[in-house]
Amino acid sequence: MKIATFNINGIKARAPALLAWLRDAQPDVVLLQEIKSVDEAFPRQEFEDLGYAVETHGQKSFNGVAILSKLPLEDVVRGLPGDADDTQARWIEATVVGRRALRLCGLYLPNGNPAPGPKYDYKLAWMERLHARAGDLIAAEEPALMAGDFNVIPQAEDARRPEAWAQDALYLPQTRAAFRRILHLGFTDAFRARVQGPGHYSFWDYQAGAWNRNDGIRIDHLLLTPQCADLLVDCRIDAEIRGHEKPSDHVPVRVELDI
DNA sequence: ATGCCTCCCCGAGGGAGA
Repeated sequence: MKIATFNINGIKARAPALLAWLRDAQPDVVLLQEIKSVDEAFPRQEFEDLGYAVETHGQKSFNGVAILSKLPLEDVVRGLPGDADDTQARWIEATVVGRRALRLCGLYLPNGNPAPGPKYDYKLAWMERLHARAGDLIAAEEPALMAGDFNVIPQAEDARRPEAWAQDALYLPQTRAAFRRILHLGFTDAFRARVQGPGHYSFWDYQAGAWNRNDGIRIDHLLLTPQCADLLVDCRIDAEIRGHEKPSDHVPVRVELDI
């Protein structure tokens, strides 16, 4: 089963590029972030015509997550538990059943800039709630993954110019510590289980020719429970589509699981 | 670089992104 995460930066602007990538990469499941659309405005028919079931958790203008799946999606849950007052659409879960059941969690973790400040406080609080949900996934001892735009640069090797991010909410020590605290529950960073070393990125800013200079950062991740990591066959970043027409500023990251 | 683009809102130009 091929499972991808992709921050598309607006489903209305990105539908053609997303459809082209789906036809080429043939993923079974895609976890989408930043659909920037309410549920009713998501162009679901275009994806259903390609054989995908569509589940969305959108809001007006900002944020918004969705799941596309060639297999039926069961037990869909919208919203990260832990704060009834949080109205931002950043979390969706569902189960797909291959040879075994796999729980999928798609997430768009808050950016947090500027830090310090209320937006950074919200990011850290959201990561605390994520830690709680992640602990439940570990305790279940079943195949599950959390994937999406984490807005976390885990290590210096995950940025072309780490010094440029020293004061940024994506790379502050407290951010990276909160990310490691989740990993230490027992998750595997799928990409780092397969590929080591610098120079592998999933985001390049639209500004200042960042793509042409390969001035990127790796912030889109797939974290696997131990029972899911056992099934990991491959993980890759589809970087080349960043150079296509009207690209997102992020590219897909995908795993193949033996499930 | 408190911002070099691009998205969203809509029908101007501001908020947000990272």
